[in-house]
Amino acid sequence: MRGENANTQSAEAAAEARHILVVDDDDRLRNLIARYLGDKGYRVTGAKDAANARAKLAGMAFDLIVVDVMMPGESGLELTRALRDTLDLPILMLTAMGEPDDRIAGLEAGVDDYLTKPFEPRELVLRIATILRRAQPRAQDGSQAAPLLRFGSLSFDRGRDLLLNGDAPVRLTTAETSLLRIFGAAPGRTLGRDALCREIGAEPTGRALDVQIIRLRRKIETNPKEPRYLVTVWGEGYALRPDPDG
Amino acid sequence: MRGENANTQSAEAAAEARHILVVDDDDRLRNLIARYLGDKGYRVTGAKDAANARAKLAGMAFDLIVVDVMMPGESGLELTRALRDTLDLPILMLTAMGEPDDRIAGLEAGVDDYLTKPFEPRELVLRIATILRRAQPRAQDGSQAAPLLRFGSLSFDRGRDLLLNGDAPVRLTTAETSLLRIFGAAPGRTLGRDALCREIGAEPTGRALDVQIIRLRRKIETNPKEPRYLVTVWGEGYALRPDPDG
DNA sequence: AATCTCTGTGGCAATTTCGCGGTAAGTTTC
DNA sequence: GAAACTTACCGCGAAATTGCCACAGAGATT
Repeated sequence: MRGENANTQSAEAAAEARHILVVDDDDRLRNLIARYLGDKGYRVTGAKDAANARAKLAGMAFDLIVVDVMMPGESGLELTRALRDTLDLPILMLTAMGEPDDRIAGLEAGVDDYLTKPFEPRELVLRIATILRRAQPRAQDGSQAAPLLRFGSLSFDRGRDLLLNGDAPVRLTTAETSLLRIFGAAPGRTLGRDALCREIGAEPTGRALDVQIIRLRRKIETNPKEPRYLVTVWGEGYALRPDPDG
Repeated sequence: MRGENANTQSAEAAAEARHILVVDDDDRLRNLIARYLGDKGYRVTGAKDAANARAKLAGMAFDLIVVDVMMPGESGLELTRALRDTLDLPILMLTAMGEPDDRIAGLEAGVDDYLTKPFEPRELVLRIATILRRAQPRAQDGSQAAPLLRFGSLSFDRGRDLLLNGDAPVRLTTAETSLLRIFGAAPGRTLGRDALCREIGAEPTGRALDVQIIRLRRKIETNPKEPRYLVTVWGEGYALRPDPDG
């Protein structure tokens, strides 16, 4: 995980820097985000309203847009809808806490992810990295299987690497995300201890994997003592068995 | 464990050698792998791209395929997906370090295992041995009967080594799985004590086999005291007789 | 510098698997 | 019938595997 983390960051830092447009009317927040993303090796441009954003978009190329929903004048939501039809850029939406309507509307408008204010800067960076990684082969459209794996009241959105409780995201660490990603790639299949350890960069001899499994169980299982979804196959490894119906 | 291991090795050394197709555009690596596997008693054929691999596959029979994901032209991933639909061969994928996406995609495409470059030749041999052991009953081509053996309300899915009660899997230990696998390979046939003991890595003199048979009976027989399916052939060994109809 | 989060490690308990000894029960042979 | 085999199967303990807590160290953030 250490390796993977470093890898991701270096990948972003290397090559030509990704260009991100931050649209928010709050100067403080916008500058904070800009500086933080700048430190992480991104190239950042700010816009303080929808009109300004359109101007910037017309003038230069971006790899991703971060939009705040609450803005005077044209709201972030409207901007998002408009952009969806014309451009094909990943969009990350910032919503206020306790406004689930915004989130749902945002998802309907086609945003790639959303973040609830207040959020931690690191969280923002992680989401951006995920979106950029996932958005690369964005050319081909959908028509593939349902990307949602359900576990009782929770669900995991592979493709965005998000664990959702209803429509609120649950915090996942990088190691946990890695595990859910492989398990999600082959639902129901038993993955060997070796493969899993390799994935999180741990020694197969140690107890690192056990610990991660337990920590993951505490997040997705109703009763972690009797796992229903992330089950252990004795002597073989572990398997992720989502709810049958989906 | 060690019994199983010894078993595997002897199986590979003896019998007719397994045929492996190695698909990699890197001549050095391909030849290295070929030579190493050759030393271990495998029969190896190389292909330097996807097209070449298809030609080889059309011309002769293989037991396993090793593919590199990174290849000019048709990628290993595409080749894998295509093969999954037409052939039913175990596939081991070689991925570059720090490309978890490749591994995920590989698992989605249905590869049996993957290995991250750079790897140690020993690792490769171990994984190949594991896959071949696990995938044995799958190698033969189609037109075989239903892979399900029925015992009353239970059934055993050879090919996946799963004992099913309706559609819920019944837990099997490794020794029990080994036994069901051999019995399932030759339904109705009487297997000698020696052969069975060899399979589970036990001394033919001890009582290990008896105990395993009993434990298995408790799982598949309606009345373990009067075995109907896993019967003992006195002085000869044991035989598995599934329900006549299937 | 102080704090927080994430992670692996070491250790110990709990669980599971497995083989052996011993004994009962059944079968064949004489 | 009785001896000689062969199989059924209960407990027990050893070994392997997994569950999980407490702790320390590394990085990131403030």
